Formats: sequence, structure tokens, C-alpha cells
Amino acid sequence: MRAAVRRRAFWPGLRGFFNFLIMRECLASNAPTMDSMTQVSRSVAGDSSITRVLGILDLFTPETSVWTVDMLVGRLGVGRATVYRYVRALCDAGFLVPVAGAGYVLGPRFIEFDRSIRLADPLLHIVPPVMAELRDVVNGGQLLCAFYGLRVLTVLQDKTDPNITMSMERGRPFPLFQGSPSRVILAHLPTYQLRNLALNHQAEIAAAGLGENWAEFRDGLRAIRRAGYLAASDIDKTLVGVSAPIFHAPGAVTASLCLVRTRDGLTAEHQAFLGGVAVEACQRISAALQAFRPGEAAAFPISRVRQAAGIA
Amino acid sequence: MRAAVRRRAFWPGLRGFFNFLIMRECLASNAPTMDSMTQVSRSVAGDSSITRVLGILDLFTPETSVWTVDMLVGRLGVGRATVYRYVRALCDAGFLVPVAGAGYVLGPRFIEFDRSIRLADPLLHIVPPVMAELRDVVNGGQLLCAFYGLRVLTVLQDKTDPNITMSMERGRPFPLFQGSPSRVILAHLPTYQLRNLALNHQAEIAAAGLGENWAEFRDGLRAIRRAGYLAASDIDKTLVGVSAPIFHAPGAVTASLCLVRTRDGLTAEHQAFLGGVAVEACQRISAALQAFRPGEAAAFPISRVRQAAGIA
DNA sequence: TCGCCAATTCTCGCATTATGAGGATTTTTA
DNA sequence: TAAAAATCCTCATAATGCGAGAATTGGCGA
Repeated sequence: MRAAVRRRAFWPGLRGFFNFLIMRECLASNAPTMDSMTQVSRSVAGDSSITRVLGILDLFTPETSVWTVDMLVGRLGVGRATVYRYVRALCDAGFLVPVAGAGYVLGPRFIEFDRSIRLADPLLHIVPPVMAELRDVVNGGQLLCAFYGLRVLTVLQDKTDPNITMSMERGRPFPLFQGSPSRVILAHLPTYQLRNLALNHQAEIAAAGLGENWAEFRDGLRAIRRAGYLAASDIDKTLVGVSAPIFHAPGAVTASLCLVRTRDGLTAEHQAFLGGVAVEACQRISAALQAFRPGEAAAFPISRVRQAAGIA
Repeated sequence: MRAAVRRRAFWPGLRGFFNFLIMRECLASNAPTMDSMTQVSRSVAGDSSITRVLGILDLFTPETSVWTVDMLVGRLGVGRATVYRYVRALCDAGFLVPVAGAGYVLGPRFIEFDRSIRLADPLLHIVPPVMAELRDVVNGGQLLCAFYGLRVLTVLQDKTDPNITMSMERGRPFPLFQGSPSRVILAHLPTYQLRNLALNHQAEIAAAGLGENWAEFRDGLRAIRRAGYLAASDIDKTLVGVSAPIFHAPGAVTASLCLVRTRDGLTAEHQAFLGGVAVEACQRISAALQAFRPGEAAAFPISRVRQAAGIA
């Protein structure tokens, strides 16, 4: 009750700030906010104190980046003491930080872990020089997108054309079935994975126009695989993304490189040219990746679609 | 047992890769690896399944970025089923991802959360243009360091002098009592916070040469506060960092800007000049921060040193 | 495409430990 | 310095996390 008073004291201002941020981002790209889409598919968890604690972190979005204990009590439906226990554990681990007055925000641990991932990622050692080399040829923008479990997200960005306002900086998630970076990765997944996906995500696949049934889905992806690259503009309608796959082992896709140009006046020939550039670059990247330490099986994330999940 | 066989199959190669990374980093900066120092002070937690689960993530360092279930069983001393339960919760939340064969690595959630923090951080909207403006004046490097709870870490970096090899990119933690960015923040903390720090971290303060007792500690920091900036080269001996504080509210320090130059041939006059530049820039940044949305109390992390911790 | 084997999940009884209410403490602000 | 708000501590109760083994699934080779 008392906290509610405090909250009102600084909340409207913050809201204003974050609305500004969101608007800025939405205006920058013509794409709708995709975060919410990926956010939803995440809450398939069971119930235990552990999932409840981890679930708290999901509440901290750019739109709602400050949570007071009282807000959490209301949201989680558990006692105040329990919320304090949860929050304390997360604070001790550095995942949350208290802010002046009251409330908590995401903590420094995420920034540190991101660095840790960057340091350990061979892709980020190999790709930057390739991107720099391609910069003038592409004359637009480039994205490196990694495949994590069942998520695709940008891990590296390079932009030259100031007219291209890509809000696709590191950390921005892609819907699994939309955008050329995702779909070109999808196309190179092993068959049994694709079958599981078709079983578990039929509605989303149909909604993305990837086919109404398994045969259509499979054949569509096979066509992409045959072409070697995929050009599409299904996320930002004013842009075209030309993506090719990157493999950490023969037949094992792990990422994709996406060359971005404004759609305006881009001929089919030019698209094909960009496709060739992307494929050639990705072949070099893949080779470097596999040769990084000779004879080594690298540690790259794999997809894991649970069959049981589809039955429920 | 069977997993141990698999592990041996790919482990040596990975070790080689990461040793390479670590070496590369240590060679780049002449500074000792500080991560371990900050790592240690983190494990003050009690014991519960929650802290145990969160503690698992701490095991994933750049040196040991892949953990198999069997390794975790050995390390945590809990049953295999329990480890699977923990790992599953973390995977479902996106904090871990299974890799081919066996084992887990840090997941995409950290990359997404880092972006979330970047989007919500007013500093990252205000400071880049200031850094760009200072680039030619400084003619070296610049760091923006944020104060998170009781941690200081780099959140933004700008480098022009190629001779300065700063391994201080985003996410790199600073020891609380070392380095000019940390110490200049320390100097502007409220008195009761400093008193708690002096109680709880006496040994570290003495080790960092900040005084053997409360009076020395306080007076040293007061001198820094009087000067308005701090020049030091206590982390990388070949460099000098000149730092000034940034305030999110009058008297409430939240970050620091650090101008970096090679120590070689840097006169006292030049140091004073850089100090003036830093102070002036930070005053502008602070003003912008406080004016970002007029009349609003912003949500900045605060330090919270628990008095009870000092008694134990 | 099928089948095998390792990797993961499930089942269930038991015991540890998470929970909530309210009071004690600490932190912060005036 | 003192008052108010936020955070933490204590303890009895009951829920739920734990471990061992069985059952299942997913990944890889033929």
C-alpha cells in the first residue's frame, strides 16, 4: 500500500521514457515488435520454486524494467517474505539490483555473461573480418544470426547504408519461422528435427506461409536448400534479406549470414548476385569454423524439439 | 561412465581453444586476469535449491564453457536426476543450451537480457555522442563504467589510439577498490555506505592502499572528491586512467567516465587537462541524465552493503 | 527409412526445506 | 538525529525437492 504511493511517484515518468524507447524502435523499423511473440512461447514451464524464481526475470522487459516487491507479490501470488527470498537470491547472484527508493532492475550479471559468451564464441572471432571485407560489396547491412536451441537471434551487426535502419542489433530475437536468417537455418536442419517441428508448431508454420502440412513444409525447405540461399523481405517490408547458412560441421547448421538491402529498385539479378556473395562468404566462414582447431568437435548449441511436447 | 568416454572425445580440443582465448586476452592487456577476483567475492550465498541452481551458471566461465551432466554431478555433489532437473529448468528458461553429443553451454537469454538492459539504459543514449566529441581531444581511449550494486563494470568503450590495447570491453568487471573508474565512484558514495564498506571490506581496502582505518579511507576519498577527478594507473601500469563521476541525481553517483592514455611521456599538466575535460564532460552527461525526462526520479542501481555481513 | 544405444525424463516414498505471518532490524530520508 | 519505509528473521506447518531405478526419447549410423 505504501509502496503503491511511492510507485506512483516515479512511475509515470519512467513509463514515458520507455514508451519513448519503444516508439523509437518501432518507428525505426517498420516491423512490429517481435519480442512479445517469442516471449509467449517461452512460458511452457512446469511449476516449482526454481521455475518461479527464473520466471521472475522474464517479467523484466524493456517496457517494464522496474519491479517493486509489492508488484511481484501481486503478480506471483506468493507471500511477501517469499518474494523477498526470491529477490534476495537473484540479487546475491547479480541478476537483479535494487534501485533507489524501492524496486529492482536487471543486474550486471547479464552484461558479464554476454561478454563471456562473446569471448567463447568462435563465430565472433571469424566473422568480423569477413563482414568488413563484404561491406563495400553489399553496400547495405549485414547480420550474423545464431541458432540457439530453438531460437534464432542476431549476434553481430554491420551497417553501412544509413538509409537502412536495422533495429536488429545483438540480442534481438527472430521468430523461428520468419525472416530469411531463420528460414535458411530451418531449411538445413536434419529431417527428424523438421518433422518434430512440423508436429509441434503446425499453426505457426502455416501462419508464416511455410505450408499447411508436412509435405508442403518439407518441399518448401528443400527448395531453399537447393538454391543455397534465401532472399526474403517478410519482416521489414522495405528491406530484402539474403541469407546463407553457416555450418559448424558438415550438414550441421549453426548460424546464418544475412545481407540486407533496401528493397527499392533491387533487381532479381542483383538479388542473385548477393546470394552468390553470401553463399561464398558462408562457405569460407564454415571452413574456418571447422578448421579452427583441427580434429576437434566443437561445442555448438543443438536444437532439441521434445516429441512429448507436441502431444499435450 | 559412458559420458566420460564421450567427454574425452572432444574435451582436449576445446580446452586448447579456450586456453588460446585466455592467453590472447592476458597478452593483450598487461593486467592480471581480474575476473577471478570478482568471482570469488560472489559466493557468499546460503544454501537452498535456488542458490544451487543459480550457482550452476557461475560454473560456466570462459575457461570452462561446457559442462556435462556428469561433471555437474561431480561438482555439485547431488544426484544425477537432480542435476537433470536443474539443467532442465535452466534450459527451459533459455539460460543454458545443450550442445551436440552431451553437455551444456550458456544460452541465448543472456544475450537478449543484455540487449534489454542496453535499451533501458539512459546512459547509453546520452554518452555515445559525448564520447565521439571527446575522441580527438583525448586521443587515446574512453570507458564508461557503471556502478551496479557493489560492482563496477565497463558498459561502453571507445578507442582511437591503436597502441592502447584495452581489454575493457562491455561486461568486464572492475575490482571495487582498484582502478580510477571504481575509486572515483567510491569517493562519491554517501557516508553511511562508505562506513559499511570500511567495516565489511577492511582487508581489501588496505590491500588496495586506500587506508588502514576508517579515518584514512575517508580522508583519501574526500581528497578525490575535492579534486573532482582521479588519475591513476593501478590496473594496467602502462596506461593512465583519468576518471570523473556521473550523477543521476545531485549527490547520487551512478557511473564514471574514464579517459585513457599511455602513461609514457604524459606530463602532470596534461593529466590535469584531461581531468578538466573529464569533469566537464561528466557534468554535461549528469545534467542530461537528470533532465532526460524532467521531474522524474530515475531508476538507477544503488549500493547496498549489509551491515550484518560485517559481523560474521 | 529403420533400429540401436546413450542421454534424458519419469515414478514414488521419504525427508528435507520452502512457505507465510508477524515481529525485529536495517536503510533511507527529512 | 529521528522517524518511516523497506528488508530480514523466527518458527511451526505442510508442501515439495531429492535419490534410486525404470521407462522413454532422441541422435546417429547402416
